[in-house]
Amino acid sequence: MNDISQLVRTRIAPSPTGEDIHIGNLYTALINYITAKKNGGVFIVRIEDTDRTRLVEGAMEKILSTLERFGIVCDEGPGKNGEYGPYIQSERLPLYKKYAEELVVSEKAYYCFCSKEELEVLKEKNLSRRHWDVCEDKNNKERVSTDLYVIRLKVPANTEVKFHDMIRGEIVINTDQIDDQVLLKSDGFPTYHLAVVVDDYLMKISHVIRAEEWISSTPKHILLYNAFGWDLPFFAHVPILRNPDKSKLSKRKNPVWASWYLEEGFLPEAVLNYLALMGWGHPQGKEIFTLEELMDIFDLKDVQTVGPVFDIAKLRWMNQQYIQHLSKEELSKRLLTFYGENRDIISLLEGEKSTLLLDIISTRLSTLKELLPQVEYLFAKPSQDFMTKELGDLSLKIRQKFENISEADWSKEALLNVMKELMNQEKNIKMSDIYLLFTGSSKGLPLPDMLEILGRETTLSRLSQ
RNA sequence: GGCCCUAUCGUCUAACGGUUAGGACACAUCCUUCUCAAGGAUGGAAUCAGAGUUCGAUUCUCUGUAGGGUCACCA
Repeated sequence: MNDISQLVRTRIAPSPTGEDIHIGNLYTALINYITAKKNGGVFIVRIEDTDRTRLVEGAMEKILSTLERFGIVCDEGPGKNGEYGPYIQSERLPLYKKYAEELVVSEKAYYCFCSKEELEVLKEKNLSRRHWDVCEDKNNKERVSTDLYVIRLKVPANTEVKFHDMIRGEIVINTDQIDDQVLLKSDGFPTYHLAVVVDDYLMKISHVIRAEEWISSTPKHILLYNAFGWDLPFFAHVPILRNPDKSKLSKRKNPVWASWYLEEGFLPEAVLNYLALMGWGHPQGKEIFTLEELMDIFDLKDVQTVGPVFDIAKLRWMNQQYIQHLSKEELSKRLLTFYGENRDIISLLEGEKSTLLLDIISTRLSTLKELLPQVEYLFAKPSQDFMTKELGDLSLKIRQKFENISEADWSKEALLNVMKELMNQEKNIKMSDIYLLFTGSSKGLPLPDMLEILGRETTLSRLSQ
């Protein structure tokens, strides 16, 4: 049952109803992507924009570009010219209508003219009865051309729908849990249930890999596959990412938009690596590995069934590890891209002291964004509101020492020696005070290195005469 | 509430039915050290509860409990 002999075709189906792609969706995308790629298959992105009321302008473009930024590039999708397009559901409307009507003809579905109010009344009066049994005026063909209607699936009563989940095994749900599902809405758009089944079938999706929240909907889809007489794809429901309080990951409690992580200075490969560790563990216990390695050893059946808590602290650690192991050239490139418009940072990274700078920051950044606050004092003298009398004296003493270092000898070694000398001479001078004097903080990047970068002239100009 | 899914350190996770229950993050201590990092060493920290099967249960079964998901003309 789990053997993959046919061509593997997987997809993700995001809805453009938010700012961007949800990090949980990115997680599902990753699993779909590697499952397709490791089997020489095809990965598809399909935009599910059938809810016209929640549609967000520009969201589709944002989702697509964010996916690309993470390197989750689809083989077929909007703008890709796949063989089974269009890949945007709102451009496939006639298809859904045709298939829904086909089901009406074969008596697997029916026209329903009930208004929202009528529906509520019916529900109260007939608690446990199917809509088919209580629907008034169903299938009245004359009203089809004049009145608003929906097409509903005729769900059989008290029937067990069984399916095999590649991660969870057998799952059985009784149809008494499901009322007659709307397939085609009164605005002519399909519901998710119809659209997903029709498209997955037409696009030859072999593996439906989606989040756990869809388990209870799967029987609806299976009923549809059966009604059409289509073969079932493989199903796999991956766990839902959770907030620290264990609820479904939500924007109230966590940053959820995938691009947020990029804008915060997380590396795409670090985020993907971290995501891979949600619900799955490397056989050798490795924490850090490439996407290629992941593809090699990943297997859907090893995915866990518990909903993991998304722990940004561990992501930060992982990102730090990735930054640390980047080559200096690559780190520089990433920073340049990240700080795009910031001239101070650009001149620093392209200046003659760039190697020195990269050396000292590479183990000290959890995110790219952390660079700026650490080097800001190079560009402008920090405000000295904190300056006390003691620091004023210190400033004078340091100046006297630094003046003895010539322009040619101005190096971190020389600077450090002088600072040590001063601390030996005057026991009440602490290193933290020297940091405070220059940086405005009692800690920071190695000061001798930073002062070498700052240069003799500027350094002296910042000290009391 | 019905139904479905799930249950190992605070968190992410390992452990053919037999391990002193392992690793990682975080935390603490120490080493290194110009501060802060990085790196190294050490430490505390878990099998939800109760029955059953078994020589033996984290692992299999049942019950309970807890958490999550889902019950829309939203996906």
